[in-house]
Amino acid sequence: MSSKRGPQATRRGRPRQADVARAAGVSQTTVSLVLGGNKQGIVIQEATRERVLEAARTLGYVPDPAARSLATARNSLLGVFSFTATFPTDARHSYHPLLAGVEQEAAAQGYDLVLFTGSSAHGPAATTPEQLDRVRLADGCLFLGRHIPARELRRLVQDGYPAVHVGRRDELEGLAWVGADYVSASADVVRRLADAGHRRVVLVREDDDAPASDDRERGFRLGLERAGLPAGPEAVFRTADPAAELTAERVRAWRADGATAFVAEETDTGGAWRALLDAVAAAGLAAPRDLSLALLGEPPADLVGGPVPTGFDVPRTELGATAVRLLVSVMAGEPLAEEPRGGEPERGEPGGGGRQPGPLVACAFRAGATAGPPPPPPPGTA
Amino acid sequence: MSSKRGPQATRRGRPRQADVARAAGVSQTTVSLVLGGNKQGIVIQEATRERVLEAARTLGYVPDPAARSLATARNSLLGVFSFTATFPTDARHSYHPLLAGVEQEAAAQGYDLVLFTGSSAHGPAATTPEQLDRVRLADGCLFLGRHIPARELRRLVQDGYPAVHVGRRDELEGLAWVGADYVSASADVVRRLADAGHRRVVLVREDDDAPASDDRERGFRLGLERAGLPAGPEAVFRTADPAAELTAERVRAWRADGATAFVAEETDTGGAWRALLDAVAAAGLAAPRDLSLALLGEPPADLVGGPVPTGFDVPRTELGATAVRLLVSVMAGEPLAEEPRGGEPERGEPGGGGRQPGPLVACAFRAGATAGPPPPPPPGTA
DNA sequence: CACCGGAACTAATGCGTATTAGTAGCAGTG
DNA sequence: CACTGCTACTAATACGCATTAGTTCCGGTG
Repeated sequence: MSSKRGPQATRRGRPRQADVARAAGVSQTTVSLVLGGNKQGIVIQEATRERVLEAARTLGYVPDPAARSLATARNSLLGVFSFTATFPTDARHSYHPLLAGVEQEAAAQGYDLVLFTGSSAHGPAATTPEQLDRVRLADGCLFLGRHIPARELRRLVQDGYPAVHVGRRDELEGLAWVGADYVSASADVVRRLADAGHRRVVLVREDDDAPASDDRERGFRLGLERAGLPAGPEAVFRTADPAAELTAERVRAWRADGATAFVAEETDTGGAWRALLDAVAAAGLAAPRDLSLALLGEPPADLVGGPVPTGFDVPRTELGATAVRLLVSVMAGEPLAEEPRGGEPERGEPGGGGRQPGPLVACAFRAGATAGPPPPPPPGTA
Repeated sequence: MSSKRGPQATRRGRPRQADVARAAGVSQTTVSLVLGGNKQGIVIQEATRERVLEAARTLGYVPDPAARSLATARNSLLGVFSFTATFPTDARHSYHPLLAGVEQEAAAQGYDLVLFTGSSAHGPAATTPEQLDRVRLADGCLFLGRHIPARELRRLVQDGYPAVHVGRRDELEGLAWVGADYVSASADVVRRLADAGHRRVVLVREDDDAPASDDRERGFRLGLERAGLPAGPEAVFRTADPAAELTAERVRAWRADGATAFVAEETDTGGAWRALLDAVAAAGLAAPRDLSLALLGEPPADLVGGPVPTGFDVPRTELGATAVRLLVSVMAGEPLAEEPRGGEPERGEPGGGGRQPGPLVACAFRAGATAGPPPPPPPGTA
């Protein structure tokens, strides 16, 4: 039966170009030329071409992606490496919208996605160099997460490996990134509060030095300054444990002090916002009647049912798509070039407006239902 | 500086075994032996081994999956192929937990994930053979989706490619699958209703022939039979448009007829359950006071805020993990063997109990708050 | 009519790894 | 001391495809 099968029983029955060639009475090269792109523009007679196509169809030939990628030195794979699990089980925060954008754009550009699961295996914060290196399997890779293993990542980048971080990341020289424009969006929220008549606004943030948090505070302060509102240190309440330290008394004290609007940053857990809501409720107050509340981002999943917080939406899907586009361009251009980086970090002078069209994606204001004009001064106040 | 770089500028900086070999002063073969499995049991001196490992670490070597796959036909990648988009934004609540399970288990087994989208650039429902064939890049693949391109998938399976479908899928001979045990879970819900005293139970289902729907009805009927309750055709209300056809009158008629408990199947939209709730409310009735309601699955996302429906939870996360385990075992065993299939489809004789431990994952009963004992017969009844 | 040039292919080679045949080097045998 | 049997490696090759050098076969030139 199987007379001249290869030396091994490796042949699963999947035909290869050599088989097609034999059937069509041509060489393997010709088959490759006909079935492959033939970008070299080599001329093939129509009759021969037909014979090859016919043979391929008959045998059910399908190219081996591994062999193809070996030969072309690219495999049409984009990596996604998350420093936490990509699909967190608690679903508190989710990369889902982001991935939707990544996936869509990747597909549009002709890439498939590889999810590197290394970080989810041994719990968080256990990214070994080996795991990160596995990433090189893909033509390029996206990185996600609040905190990154800078040392390992640096090597990758220095080797010229195309990497793009999702979220601002200036500390790593040479790493390209895309980010949401939290600065402008936060400043915008403050502006609207000021426009509504609020004269004193307080920001509640967690004690975490993630760039995303810092950007929000910067935008917050920027908004205050622009509106001519007090932006001293007391304008920001920073605490490691909002649930415990953000009490009803605290809220009352702020109000007595003239504050009528409160802003919380968004974090993985939504802790600041949650604590703010609780404290306000505990103080027997309600928004937007007695005071205004705003959230610099989106509420955690479990609070979605409640009233829509005033604040802004993070365009996660668009962010994902943008990240892919940047990555693709990094892969195309000189990976080590200095130009196509993350763009100017807009340090000292944020400029708020549409200064840098580059990797900063705008966040849309969300009117919501927790903010309005400040209440008339309570009776007991001067 | 870069003196003896390869003949081409192809070398992007990704080191290969030859580079490691040079650095360690050994042959490429030795590197392969040390870094690869070395299943041949060839002896390598500890010192040499160390040198190779050290060199590999220093250079940041990582095996090329394409080359490896070409040489061995495996590369530690598991595919996940969705016949819709891999990350449908709206279906997020059903896919996310599943993917979480897949990710976790894949990581535990040492596999990374490749996400393949069937619908990519060419619009939905356009799964071309080429797209499906790309899957061969991974060692094995999980398939998701209500409807599958049977013809293309069959070829893959017949070629001996390790594939596992998530969700029951008997129609494709030879295709392994894992599914939730809707039959047992549904029967269990009915049993509990019967135990609570209900003598007449009605199932509301949509007009869709998905296996998941059929299984629920089978379980429902099985539960009725076991409890000795009437299981005639009138026990099931099947309609293409529950919202329109499931009216308050209908509910009243059923009650007048002695029915005290109503069960709805879970679907993508939750249409049946929603319609049931609406009709009951429109009839001026309330559960569990006037009647009992149960949902064979989980409520749609927008109803999560309301009262918890009595019913069962689909262990999606576990389902994902189980699917991965099955896939890994399929990959390990003879892919063409007849044994490690999806297990007996438990056709004709469902057996409800713990008959087949194989690929059927149990659903946990959820007490909820919409069911209880039947009310005392209303005054106007005989 | 020796030679050029283009058309239409084919032979040969490389991609990076795994694996299968070796092959030096050396301690023991008989 | 020629030979066996290890040990510890290395050379060579296969995998399936893309690509780069040919090669063959003409129909024209000068």
